[in-house]
Amino acid sequence: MHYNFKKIEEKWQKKWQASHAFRSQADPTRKKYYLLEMFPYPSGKIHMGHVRNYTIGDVASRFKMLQGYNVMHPMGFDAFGQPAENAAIKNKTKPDTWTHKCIKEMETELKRMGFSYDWEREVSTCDSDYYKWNQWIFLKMFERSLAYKKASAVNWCASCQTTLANEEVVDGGCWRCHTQVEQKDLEQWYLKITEYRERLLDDLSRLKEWPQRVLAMQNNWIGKSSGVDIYFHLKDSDKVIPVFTTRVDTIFGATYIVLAPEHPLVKELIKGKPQEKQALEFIDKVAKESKVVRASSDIKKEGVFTGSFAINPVNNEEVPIWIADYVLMEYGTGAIMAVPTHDQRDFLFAKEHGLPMRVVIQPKGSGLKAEDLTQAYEGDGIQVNSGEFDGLSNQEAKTKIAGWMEQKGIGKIQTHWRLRDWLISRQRYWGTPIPIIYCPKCGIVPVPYKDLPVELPKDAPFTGEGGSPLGKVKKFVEVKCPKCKGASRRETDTMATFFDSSWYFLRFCSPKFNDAPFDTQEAKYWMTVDQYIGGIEHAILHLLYSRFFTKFFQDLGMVAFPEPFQRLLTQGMVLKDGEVMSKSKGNIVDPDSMTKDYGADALRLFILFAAPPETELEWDNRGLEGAFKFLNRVWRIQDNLKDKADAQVITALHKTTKKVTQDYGEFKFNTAIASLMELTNAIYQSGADKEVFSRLVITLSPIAPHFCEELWEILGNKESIFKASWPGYDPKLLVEENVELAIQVNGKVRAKIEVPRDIPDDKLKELVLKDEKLAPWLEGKPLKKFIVVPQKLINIVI
RNA sequence: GCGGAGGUGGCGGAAUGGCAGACGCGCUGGUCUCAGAAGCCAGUGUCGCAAGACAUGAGGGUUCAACUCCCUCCCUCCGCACCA
Repeated sequence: MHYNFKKIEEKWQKKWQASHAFRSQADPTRKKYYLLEMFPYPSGKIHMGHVRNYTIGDVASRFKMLQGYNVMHPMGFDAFGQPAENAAIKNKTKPDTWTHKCIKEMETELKRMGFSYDWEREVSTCDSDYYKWNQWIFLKMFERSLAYKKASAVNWCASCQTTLANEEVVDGGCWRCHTQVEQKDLEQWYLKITEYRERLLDDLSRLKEWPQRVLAMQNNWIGKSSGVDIYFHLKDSDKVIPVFTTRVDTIFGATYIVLAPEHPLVKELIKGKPQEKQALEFIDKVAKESKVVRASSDIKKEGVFTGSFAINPVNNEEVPIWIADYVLMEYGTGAIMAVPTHDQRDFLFAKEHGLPMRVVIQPKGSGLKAEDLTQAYEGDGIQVNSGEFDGLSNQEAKTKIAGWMEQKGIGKIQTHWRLRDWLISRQRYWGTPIPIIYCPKCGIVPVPYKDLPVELPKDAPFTGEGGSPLGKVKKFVEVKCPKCKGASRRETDTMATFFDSSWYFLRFCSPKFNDAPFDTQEAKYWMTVDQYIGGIEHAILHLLYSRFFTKFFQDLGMVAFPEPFQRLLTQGMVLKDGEVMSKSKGNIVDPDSMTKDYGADALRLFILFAAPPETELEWDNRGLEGAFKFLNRVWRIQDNLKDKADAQVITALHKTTKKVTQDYGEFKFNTAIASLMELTNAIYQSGADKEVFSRLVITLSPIAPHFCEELWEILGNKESIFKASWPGYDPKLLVEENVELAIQVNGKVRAKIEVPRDIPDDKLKELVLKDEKLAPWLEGKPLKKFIVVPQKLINIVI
C-alpha cells in the first residue's frame, strides 16, 4: 500500500490557503528574501517547463522560510498577447473572457502543485489597474523623449499582422510563428533603449551571480565596437563618405571603398556613368534577396564598380568606389574602406574583381608580398608603407593614427552599437493602448495622467479580418483633443507585451498601490529580487528590457539600484525522447495527469532529482515511479521507530543535514536528494528514532511539502512544519571513530585498512607496512615515499 | 569566424587534485506468497575462471596521485555574425 497522496495533498493545500501560510509583509526587523519565477502566459494549462521552473523556485523559497527569512514569493500572469485574440476568433468569444478563464484554470493547477505563493499579491497585466501603469510609464518616457514616433523600415510578420522588435526576430522569422519577416515602411512608436546602452553594457559586470552565457548574449546583443570614422571625399564633388573601421592601422592599405547597395549616395555616384545600367540591375537584384539569403551566400562576394572615385585622406590616393552585397547599410556607416591584404572578405572580393592590394602590416620575421598572399593576414605586426607610422607595432599605430586623424580633421574616433531602439507598437487588440491622441491642430498629444487608464473597449468586433479591431470601435477612436478640445483620433496600436513584463517584479512589492506603479517604500524593502528563475529564451528580450526599465526608474528617483535581479538561474528544458515537448510532435506529458497518478510531491521530487536545474531534463516515467517509491519508503519509517538510534545513523543524519543545507543553497537539488536517500537507506539498515526521523522530514519538506506536513503532524507537532526551524548539524558527530583508508602502491589501490581516526603517522606507517596483503607488492623493493592524505588514503611509492 | 556550455556504465547523473561511476532507473538472483504484485535483502563499468588488466571524446604533459591542472586536436548543443 502506498501513502494516500490525494487526501494528504488536498488537506494541506486547503490548510495553507485558510491560514494564509505564505502571506508576506514588509518587516524591517527581519531579513527579507524576494524569490521570483518568470510569470507565465495564461494558456490555461501548465506544462512541464512551468513545473520545473516553479518547483525549483518553491524549494528555494520554502528553504529560506525554514531558515527564518521573511520570504516574498509572488505569482501573476503575463496576460496580454496574441493567443487570446486567436482563441477569441476561433471560439467566438472575447479575449478578456478567454484569458480570465485560462487564468482561473491555471491558478487551480498551480495550487495543485503545492507552490507556496502569496496569492494576495497576484497581478494580471491585462487588468486596467495594472496596465494603467504601463501607460503612466509610457507618458513619463514620452516626457523625456525616451518614447518617440518615427517612420522607418520595420520588421513585419504577415501572419501575425503586426510589427516586431529586433529582439523578436529569430533567424529571420517571427519568434512566435516562424513566418519569414518582411520589411515594411511604417510610422511606429519606439523606446530609446539606446540611450541606456552604455549603462546596460557596463552594468553587466555587476551581475556576478548571473550565468556567463546570459551575460555573453547580452554583451553580444548590445554589440559595442570601437574604431574610427574616416572621411573620404569624392574626387568630383565636395561630398564626403564616412567609413567605419576598427582597423585604422590598416588605412594606408585601403585600395578601394565599398558601399552598401542601399547607401543613399549610390544613385548620385552612378548617374551618367557607363556602369549605371549594370549597377542599377545589381542593386535591384540585391534588394530582392531576403536577409537570410544575403547572409548565407558567404563564399562569393558580388559587386559592381560605380564609375566614381574617392580620395584616401591619409595619402591622397584616388580609390575606386564599389558597391557590394557584403556591406550592410544597417551596420556602421553603410560604407567600408577595403584592405584586401588584411581583411579576408576584402581579399576575396579583390581577387574576384582584380583590385589592387598593398601590404601595410608585416608579421615579425617574415616578408609578406601582396602578390604571394593566398589569404589576408589579419594578425599583428609592424607597420610598413604607412608614411610616418612605419616601424611602429600595429597596436601602437592604431592609437597614434586615430589621434593624428582627429587632429587633421580627416577622421573621428567613433563607437558603433548593434543595439537599436525598441519598437513597441503592435497592430493588435489585446494589449495596453498607447496613451496618445492625434489632433489635426496640436499634433501628437499625450493623454493627461488624470485620464488614465485608457481602457481597452471590451466590445470590439472580432472577425479576424481587416486589421486591428480597435480601429473599428468608434467611441474609442473618436476623441476630443485634451489641449484644444477639437475632434481628434486616438492611437489604435497597443504596446508590445514585453513592456508589461519589464516592471512586474516592482508591482509585486505593492500590487494594489494606487498612486504610482509601485510604492517606493515597499520596493525599498523588497527589491532587489534576490533570486530570479526562468527560461534561457528570455536571455535577451525580457531580461534586457527589465534592466532598461529599472535604470529608467532609477533616473526618475523611484529606485536606488541600477539592476533588478541579484541572482539568476536559467533552468534547462524538459525533453521527451530527446526532443522538446510540443503539440506538433505529440510528445507532451501533462503534469496534471502525473499528479493524479503519483501526487504533486512525487512529481516535484522526480523533476529535481533527474538532473541539475540548469541542464536539460529527459522525462522518464519510471523515474517518476522511483521518486514515488522513495516517498513510500520514507513513509514506512514511522512504523518502526525505536527509542534510540545507533551512532552510525546519527552520523549519517548529521552528514546529510550538512550536505542538504549546502546543496539547497547552491540549487544542487539532485545531490541533496541523493543524500536524503542515503540516509533513508541507513535507517533501513539500523533503524531511526523520533529525533532522526523528524530531522529527515524537515530537510525533505521543501521538496515534498504536503507529504512532510502530514508526517510532521503524525509525529505530534501542532504547527505547520514551515514554522519549524532548519536543523543544524554537529561537526563533532560528522566523523566516525574509525576511518577506512585506501592504501595505494604507486597510485594503485592494493588494500584497505581500518584505523582510529587520529592515529599518528608513524604508527600508521608501521601498521601499513606490516599489512600482509601488501607484501607481494612491496617485497624487496626500496621505499621511496610514504604519502598520507589524512582520513582518506595512503600512497606508497617504491 | 567570435562568444558560452558540454563530451563519464545500458540510461539519468555523482565526484573540482586523493579509492571513478554516489544516488536513482533498468537488469539479475534471493526472500515473502498457492501464485502474482508490492515490500525487503543482495548483485550489477568492460575483459577475465581467477589473480589481475583496462576504463571519464582523442593524443601528449605536469604530479606520489588527474574526470579534475596545462598543451594540441575532434565532436555536440546554444547565442551572435559578410559587424568592417
